[in-house]
Amino acid sequence: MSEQRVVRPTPISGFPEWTPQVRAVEQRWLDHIRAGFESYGFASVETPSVENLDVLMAKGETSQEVYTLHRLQADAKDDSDARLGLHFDLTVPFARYVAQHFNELTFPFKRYQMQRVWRGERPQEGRYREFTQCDIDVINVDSVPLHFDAELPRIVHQVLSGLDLPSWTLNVNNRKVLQGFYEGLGVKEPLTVIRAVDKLHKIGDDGVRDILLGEGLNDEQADACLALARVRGAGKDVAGKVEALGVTSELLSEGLEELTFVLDELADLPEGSVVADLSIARGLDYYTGTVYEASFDDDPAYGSICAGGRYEDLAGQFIRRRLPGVGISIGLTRIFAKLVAEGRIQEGRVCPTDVMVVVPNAERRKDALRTGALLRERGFNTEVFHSTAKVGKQIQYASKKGVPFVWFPPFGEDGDHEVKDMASGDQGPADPATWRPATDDTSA
RNA sequence: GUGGGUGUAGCUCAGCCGGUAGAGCACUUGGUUGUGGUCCAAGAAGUCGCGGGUUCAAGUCCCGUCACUCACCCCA
Repeated sequence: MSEQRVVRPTPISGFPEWTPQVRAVEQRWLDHIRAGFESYGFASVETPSVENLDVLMAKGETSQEVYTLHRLQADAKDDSDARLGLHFDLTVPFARYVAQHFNELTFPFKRYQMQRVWRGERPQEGRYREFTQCDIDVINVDSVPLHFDAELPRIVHQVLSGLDLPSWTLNVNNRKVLQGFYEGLGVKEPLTVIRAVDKLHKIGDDGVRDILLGEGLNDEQADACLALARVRGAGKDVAGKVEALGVTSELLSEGLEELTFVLDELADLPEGSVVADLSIARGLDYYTGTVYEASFDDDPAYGSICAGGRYEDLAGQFIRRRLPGVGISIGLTRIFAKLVAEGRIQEGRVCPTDVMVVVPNAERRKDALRTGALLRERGFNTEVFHSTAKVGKQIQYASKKGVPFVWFPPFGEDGDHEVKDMASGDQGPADPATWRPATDDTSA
């Protein structure tokens, strides 16, 4: 061995990775979410990790920190890859995808997409530079039935309810309500108000009021904006509460109608799981109607674990058709990482092996391999020990890897096969052609 | 991008007012001949993030730098 310099492995900030036993759980989650999406008829789509930069930047001065791609060996003049950036969400690539495959798709197109995305922000708890989003979107030509605005929260509710999470709430709002209300109030720059109000839960009433007054609103207007932002509830009373504030506009009534419809449709969900919260605004994004944002009840500052909304025309940059949509995204990594950090994940198996076959000695190695093949054929995840180490070593390996059964082929020419239940320590003769575990619970 | 904290074995950390490194866990081997998780014994493992400075002497002080981390910003 020469004294080769070792590259010290260090964690890369914002790029989480898990041990096999934790990853096993994450994979179960992914399977669960996928099944939930498919149960509503959404089809899977996967897009490349990269998009052309002008696609990523297409909609409104995206402030997202985009990672760009370049070859290490590229010389200064070679900019063939310079236009590629890693996607920072799945909605924008999806819009491009729909425009590009317009003729091949059936509308309304309902797709789900579960992929990693990248953002070059400064990482911190719950905020990563590489993370997995689980998106569902519906895109249609010209208009999307409001029905979907209610179906998406239902799907999310069903999916997340199956994951044993700390309690969370999906807040719903409608940008038309905000926009219409502010217009009715005579506010000149509704967007700045929306941005300010979005911070309500963080900086409080006084903080928001200061910003609003600084933006030129008068006391009455600021009070009204705050009063609107404080409206919460489920069902029809929400519209009543807003109307009681005495502001009217066409857009406002339209928004209230939509919001009420969505809440009505979801009235059968457990109380408190989907709630209207008129302070939810979703920053400056492309959303134009319904907006969603979910967070943990006991730790709202952790950030949104699920978000989305309705957009009028995201694909309009790419095709001369009007393609509105509505979508929602589950922040899988953010949710999962929190549970991992808090030790709330019940770790899965270290490896998927059900049975490990012992190699009794060099002469019997072929027999061990044959036994392993037979068990594998019969549907058991089977590995044959990789060398002819002492039997104690072999069992220890199985023990450390959490393999539930260790198989002993005969040590001599004849003799019985034996199998050992690692949990109980019981060991006895068994036939590889017919053996079954006593309790069929190898998946734990 | 702005501001604070931290950086010593694989992991978690100790190392007092400067005198050339330690613990626990993990790891390896052994406690004999075909059997794990316990126990016992022994062992291996550290450019003290990196570079420079002060000093007879620096993990320990100073400067720089990088990384990690927290907050702001923003968001899943």
